[in-house]
Amino acid sequence: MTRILNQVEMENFGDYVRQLRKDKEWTLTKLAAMLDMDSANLSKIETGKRGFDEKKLPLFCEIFKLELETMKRELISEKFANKVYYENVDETVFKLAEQKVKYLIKNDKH
Amino acid sequence: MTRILNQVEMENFGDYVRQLRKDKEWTLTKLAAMLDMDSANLSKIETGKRGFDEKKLPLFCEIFKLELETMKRELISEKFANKVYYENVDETVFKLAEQKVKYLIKNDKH
DNA sequence: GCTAATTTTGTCATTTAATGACAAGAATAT
DNA sequence: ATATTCTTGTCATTAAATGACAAAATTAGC
Repeated sequence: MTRILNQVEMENFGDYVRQLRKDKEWTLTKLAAMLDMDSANLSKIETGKRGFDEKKLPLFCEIFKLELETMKRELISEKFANKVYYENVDETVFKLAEQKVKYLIKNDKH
Repeated sequence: MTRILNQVEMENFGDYVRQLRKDKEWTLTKLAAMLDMDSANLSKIETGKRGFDEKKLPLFCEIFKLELETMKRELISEKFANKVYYENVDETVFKLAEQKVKYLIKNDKH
């Protein structure tokens, strides 16, 4: 069963990594080696005890033939969500952030 | 001229701090002392060369009689915006993050 | 213009957070 | 029950954020 990767609908990044890995029937050790990392740490990533290092995303996407932009978005949005959730910030923070990005773009390259 | 602080409409946090400080006619040195920090570093904050340390936000809000929640939102949204802007992430990242927060809340305390 | 006060910039030390690495225990599979 | 795979705990290492200080640049008052 292949996944349609552009409409990623996932609980969290760790679960997603695990699913991709299982689909290929790879062990943690194997995937960890491909990603040049410790299998123990990859385990922590899949179980949500650590975040996935953004620097390894290009390699990760290459391995699983995923769009880097999409995955970057997934990863970053997850970090944002965790921050907002665990620090009890109002969700309007995202509307604000959107405005601020627009402001940054408008005042670009001056 | 007093500012209505609940409808904070600001370019960026640094400019806002500077405005508040100028309104009180305080020097960098004075405000920095109140915030228990170096005036040189406060200068960098006001000119956008550094971020404001979130840990100092409660004290900051007390000094200027601001709502902590509002300011926290401002500060965090700015960090999000910078990340998205400087790493060229699509702005849909905020929609995604919102969904993920909802997911986290839904699966709360289990 | 001169002087003092204020602000900015540069640099390096210190602290803090993220990640790496390894060992040992727990769970799973054969 | 043995080997394999996965998880957990811990500590080392790395990288990022912040603190601290000196000196240059700017501004304000005279």
